[in-house]
Amino acid sequence: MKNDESSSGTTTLNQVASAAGVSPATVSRFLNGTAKVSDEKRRTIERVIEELNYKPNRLAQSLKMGSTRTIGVLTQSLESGYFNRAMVGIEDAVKESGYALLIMSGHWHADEEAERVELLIGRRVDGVAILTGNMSDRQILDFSRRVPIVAFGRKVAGERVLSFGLDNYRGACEAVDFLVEQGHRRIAMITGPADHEDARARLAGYRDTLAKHRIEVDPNLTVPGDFQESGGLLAVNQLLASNQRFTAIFAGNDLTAYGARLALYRRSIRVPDDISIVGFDDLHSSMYTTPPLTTVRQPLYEVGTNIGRMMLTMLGHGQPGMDMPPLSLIVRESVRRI
Amino acid sequence: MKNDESSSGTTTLNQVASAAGVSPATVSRFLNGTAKVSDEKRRTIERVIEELNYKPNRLAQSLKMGSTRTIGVLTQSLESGYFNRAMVGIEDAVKESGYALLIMSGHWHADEEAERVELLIGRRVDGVAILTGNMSDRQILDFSRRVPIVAFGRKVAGERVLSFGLDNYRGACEAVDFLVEQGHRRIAMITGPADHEDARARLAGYRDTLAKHRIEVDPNLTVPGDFQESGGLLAVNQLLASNQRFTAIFAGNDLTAYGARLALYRRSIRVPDDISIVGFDDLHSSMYTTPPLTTVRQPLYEVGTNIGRMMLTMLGHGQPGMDMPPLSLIVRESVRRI
DNA sequence: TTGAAAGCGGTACCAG
DNA sequence: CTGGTACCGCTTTCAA
Repeated sequence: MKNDESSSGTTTLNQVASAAGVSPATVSRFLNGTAKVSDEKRRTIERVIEELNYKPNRLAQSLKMGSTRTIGVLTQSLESGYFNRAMVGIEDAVKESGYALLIMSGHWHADEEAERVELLIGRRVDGVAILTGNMSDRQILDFSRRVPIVAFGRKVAGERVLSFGLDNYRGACEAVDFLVEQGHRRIAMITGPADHEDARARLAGYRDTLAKHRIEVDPNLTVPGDFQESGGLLAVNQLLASNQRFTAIFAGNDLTAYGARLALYRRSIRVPDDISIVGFDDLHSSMYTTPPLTTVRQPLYEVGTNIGRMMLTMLGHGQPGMDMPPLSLIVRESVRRI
Repeated sequence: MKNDESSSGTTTLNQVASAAGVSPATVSRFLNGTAKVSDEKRRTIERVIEELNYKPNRLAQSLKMGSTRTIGVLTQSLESGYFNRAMVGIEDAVKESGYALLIMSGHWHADEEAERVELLIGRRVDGVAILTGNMSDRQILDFSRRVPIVAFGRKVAGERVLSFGLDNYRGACEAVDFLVEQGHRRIAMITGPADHEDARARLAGYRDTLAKHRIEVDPNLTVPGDFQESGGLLAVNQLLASNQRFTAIFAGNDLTAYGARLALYRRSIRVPDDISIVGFDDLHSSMYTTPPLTTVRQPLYEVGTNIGRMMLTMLGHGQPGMDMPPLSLIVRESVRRI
């Protein structure tokens, strides 16, 4: 017996068809507007669909059409204010077109990242968006032969890979320029991980800008951080312990700045009265720290929408072209003129 | 011609089968260990799979087996430190079993939430996890007839709905108890949205605890917030403008506390020297505010792992039973004894 | 305009 | 142990 009539929970298109006395093809055509359907049949079909509360099975559709209308996102952590802002952007950009996001985290570990991308491909996502991470460009290029990719925070070129980054170097220059303009000359920098592209660019911007202003780059004033609060805290402790003289800190990112700020607080060193701080990223919470943090804003939401748009373009929707606001210094209250 | 031999990008099981000179059934059996396969065939199959770099199509599998091994998550925002912590927990709990998460955001809007759950079901997730939100229990109950649900932060009961919440009332009591122990009697409270269950429980805890200590509940000391930083800021301004006398603030949640703290900073009111603050949630960043925030810790990660486990149980894996640490007060440095 | 039928890529039942 | 085959739910020729 054809089990079309069984009361098996979900209704299928075939059930609708037989209940309406038409062929499945007709129902499909009605649903997708693929071809004209006589008013009469259209009406009965509509009614039956209503009665049976029929909802198409996207799985079957995907299998047949070869597209899941899903884009995979490889992020580094599900709870990073940094990446999540971009994800919101991606989602906003693609949901109109009926795409959903399948998100997986790589936790900054190349192997895990590759594994996750593999899972994403296994689930037949139509494309994958990669938010930085540690995989090699080679690996990404390889993956791109299996699925279209847009990668943020790196530069890989290929037939089916699009990528772009932000000018971290310039952002750092602006930050340090500002500090110098405010009269600071002994400026410490807490770096990010040495193997992190953005971290290196920011460090370079710091050095070059000091040089530009003919300020000696004192190696003792550059201390390593890890882009986490704890690293910022430790770095400042180290700076203080080694008895360096400085009036400002350029933190590799906002989290680092938070940690640094706490370290100063612990020693009753006031910000910005005694020491000024500038961060990098402009996380939402930087608006509410005490004092509100002066920082370099990364337009992460727009990064997301651009990733989304580029992806849609590769997938054959929408037209190319991206529009990214530049990095910009957001002046709040953590820097004092001296 | 059967297009099994075509060079169409991805390899199928049928291609593997014919290349190995066996039936698709055998390849399938080998892949899933469904039945014994002779060593000889097993070896050729292995080799062919390797050569052709075959990866099973999860879509086809899902269609056939009626399970996508995907669990849908309805969160409120992709960039909420609160919900994301729980999502990490869910992911950790289910990924071992091969489940992935399909995440959608409802933005605290009942209609949007329902729409998202509808999308989730359309994509045939095996179950959906609902993180609070504004839908009615009735709606959730209705959905649960179509898909197993576990809901956090509400109490719905049903054949295929599991739900649980945390004891916000007790948490609030602990917080206020602590404040009173530290000598505070004029304690202001910044509430959350009035229609928010947790917000109401926290308010009740505040009132009852004051009463318990025979402290008058001054209505002027209760000001509305919105669980956002801006609400906390405004609330404190209002409190200050109306010239109330108070020595401590119990903030509806950590974000509110951040805003409150900034408002005080703006007026050079010191924390905790002049005014003490306690928050609720214990977001990660509360460890690094200045001063570090004393707050009621919600074990959100564990909430996530429990959601994950409950879901797996409903789906027929793992055994029931949850284990949730209670809410607990984390004493840091934002409260002063007076 | 409409229906019959062939798959999309797997899984599992039925024989052998 | 192995092969043949029906079928999961939907889309799309091909003919009528």
